[in-house]
Amino acid sequence: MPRRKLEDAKPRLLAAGLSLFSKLGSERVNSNAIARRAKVGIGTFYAHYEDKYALLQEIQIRTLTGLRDVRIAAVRRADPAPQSQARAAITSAVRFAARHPQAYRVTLGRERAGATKHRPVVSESTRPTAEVLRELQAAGRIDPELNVDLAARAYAATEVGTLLWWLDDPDPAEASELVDTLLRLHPVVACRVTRA
Amino acid sequence: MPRRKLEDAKPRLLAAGLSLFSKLGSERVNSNAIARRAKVGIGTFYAHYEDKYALLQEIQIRTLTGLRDVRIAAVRRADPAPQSQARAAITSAVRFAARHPQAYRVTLGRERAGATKHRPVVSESTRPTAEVLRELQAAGRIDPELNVDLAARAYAATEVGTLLWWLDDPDPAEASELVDTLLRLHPVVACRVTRA
Amino acid sequence: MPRRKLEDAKPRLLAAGLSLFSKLGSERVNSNAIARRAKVGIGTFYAHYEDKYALLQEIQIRTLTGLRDVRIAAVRRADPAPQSQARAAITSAVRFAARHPQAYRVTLGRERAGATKHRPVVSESTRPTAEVLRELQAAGRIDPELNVDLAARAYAATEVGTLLWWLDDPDPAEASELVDTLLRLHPVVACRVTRA
Amino acid sequence: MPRRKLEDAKPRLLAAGLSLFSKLGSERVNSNAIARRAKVGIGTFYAHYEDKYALLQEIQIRTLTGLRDVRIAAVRRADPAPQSQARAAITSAVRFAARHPQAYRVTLGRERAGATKHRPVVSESTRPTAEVLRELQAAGRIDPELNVDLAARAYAATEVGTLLWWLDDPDPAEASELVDTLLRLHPVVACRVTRA
DNA sequence: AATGAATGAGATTTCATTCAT
DNA sequence: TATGAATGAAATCTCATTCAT
Repeated sequence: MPRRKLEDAKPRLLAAGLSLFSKLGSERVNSNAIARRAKVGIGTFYAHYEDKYALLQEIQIRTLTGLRDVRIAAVRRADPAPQSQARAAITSAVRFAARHPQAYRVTLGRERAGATKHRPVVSESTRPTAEVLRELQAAGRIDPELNVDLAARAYAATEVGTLLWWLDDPDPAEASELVDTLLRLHPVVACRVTRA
Repeated sequence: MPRRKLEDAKPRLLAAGLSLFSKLGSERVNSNAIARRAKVGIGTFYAHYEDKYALLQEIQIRTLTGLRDVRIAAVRRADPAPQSQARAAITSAVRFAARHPQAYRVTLGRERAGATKHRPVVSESTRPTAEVLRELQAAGRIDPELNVDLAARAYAATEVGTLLWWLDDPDPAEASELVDTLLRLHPVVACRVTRA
Repeated sequence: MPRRKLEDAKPRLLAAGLSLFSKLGSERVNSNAIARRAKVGIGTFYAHYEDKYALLQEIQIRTLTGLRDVRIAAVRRADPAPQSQARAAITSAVRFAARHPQAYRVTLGRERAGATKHRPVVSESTRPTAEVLRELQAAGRIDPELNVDLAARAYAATEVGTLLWWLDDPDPAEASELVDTLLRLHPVVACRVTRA
Repeated sequence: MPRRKLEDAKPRLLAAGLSLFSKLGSERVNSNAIARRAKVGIGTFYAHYEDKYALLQEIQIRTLTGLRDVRIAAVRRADPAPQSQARAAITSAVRFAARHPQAYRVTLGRERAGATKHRPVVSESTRPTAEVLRELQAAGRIDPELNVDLAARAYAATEVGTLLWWLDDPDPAEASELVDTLLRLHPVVACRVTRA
């Protein structure tokens, strides 16, 4: 007996996939399980997504877009001083992770795997951070010896790795403390030139 | 047709597993492929390991042990000043990753390791770093407001994330530059108190 | 290449399993063979039964149910005299075995049924026979020294063992003769009190 | 390192096989397990037996021989009256089963299976019983209508089936009661002619 | 468009058997 | 003669995918 509810198959699949991917990892989840949890026929799954990696990809793209949007908005609202900008960006990331832990885990956690057909989606752009550092370096505000590309890249690892760990920590620190710590380890702060 | 060569099945399996896991990830590798590459019968694989995750686990345990050993040795040899200690630890990690890129990737990369049966092995102990920070903090050498546990944990993410990225970078930075950058972002350096 | 015929996978599997189990015994049969004989994909087998022992179990449950039903019906139709009741029960069992030799063999023969996962299904209830004997004993119609539970149990062995042997006998006796013999050995007849 | 003890490999294998076959059934036991439990190399197993069914066969032959021997001896010792003879035979069987429960189970239980290579060993000869019945029938001591072959065969099922059940009964009856019950159901007793 | 029974390629795992030592 | 690591055929079971309804 086909055709039951023609409504909201896609959102249901997205939610089911998010939940299962975050709990089990993409390789331990199968398309039947996603469809079952979405209360949708398997056929319907394949009508909407080529395979489970296509669904994963959509989750990741949506998440990265959302993450980028909130960061841009936060930075725009913030004081233009470099430290304030950094704090705003960090705060927005921490808040996003706290609000969407599953999406954050699925997108930035161990799901690069994605396999053969679909290439990984994550390429956490460290360009903007590097640019800011370069400008500050030119202005003599941070150590001229610093390799800004490397530092930007390293900071990205700090933020993502720390947030992923934080989301799974059974006894998690306060968000504000997390922001403080990340800010101290951000190159803008950690590598600033201190005058005598 | 049994017993063909009396050689060393276990090292061969370990090498084959390392190579395949690092190339494809644990879920994309199967026991047949490991046995085939090790030039060993599939039965031999199961005579040595309960399943592919047991092999992965052995690789990870060996790698973590090796990594810890070289770090301990390096730190022991180094000047006792905190920055020298940190530099020695970082140098040893960078060198280890450079020498054993596959093992480093397989052990510290995105291998959640076998889901149900075997629990993940990685628990990069951040305890030692936290202790050092605590002592320096007591001595007034680093910022009294710093949450040392959080900072130690965050630095671990920095180092691991950066090295994993470095190993896959098509145009990798010099190892020495990597050490410099990581040192600057290490809490011992980044959060030190600067006197007027 | 999925869904070829919309027919009746389950009955086909049941028939194939019955035939193969009865011919080879559960351990000499494998799921592929059952599926092949049922002209069904192996996946279809596992969509319907957890494993071959689950199929065996279903055959056994159906058979025992059928056997009990015909016995109850026969006894109900028969004269209420104990010997008539016994004869009716025996006749129904002999007729059932003759009509469904494979099912009888598979269910009551040496099928310990699947070792670990599924427990054997046979528990040929000897309760009813024991009850009848107890009543007759109370009425002084059968030997007061008889252990009725033991006798009921022993008779069950007689009937099942004899029928299993009969089904495989290359030169089988007449059914009527079988009924006569079993009746003579039934405790209701064999252990009745004979007055002087 | 080969060659450890050249002693008693065969008895050890026999004991190990008996124990495992009786616990698990021949199909759930494998040659490696037998060798392991016998504390003997697998190679040694194959030096003594072609496969596990050959070992099973030897156990069964030894058991049947032993069973026949004790029955013959008991019958020879007993009073020549038919009932005494029957009682002696039954008593010897009950005692044998009680003393060698594993051997009895393995030989007379659900192990006909034996499979392809080796044919089943059990063919519980009902000839002697039939002969005795025939003589008694000729002497007018038992019902002239009785089909003695069928009755002998049915009694064999009674005895074996009851003893197998008894060995596994969590709350087993007394041996003497078992003998009494079996005797009452033995054709010699159950089908004897009762004079007015 | 939605469904889910059916499919079979392929992964996992077992175990009887051999043979170099 | 005894050993047991090594072997691979064969069994079990999973799951992405199709397509008749």
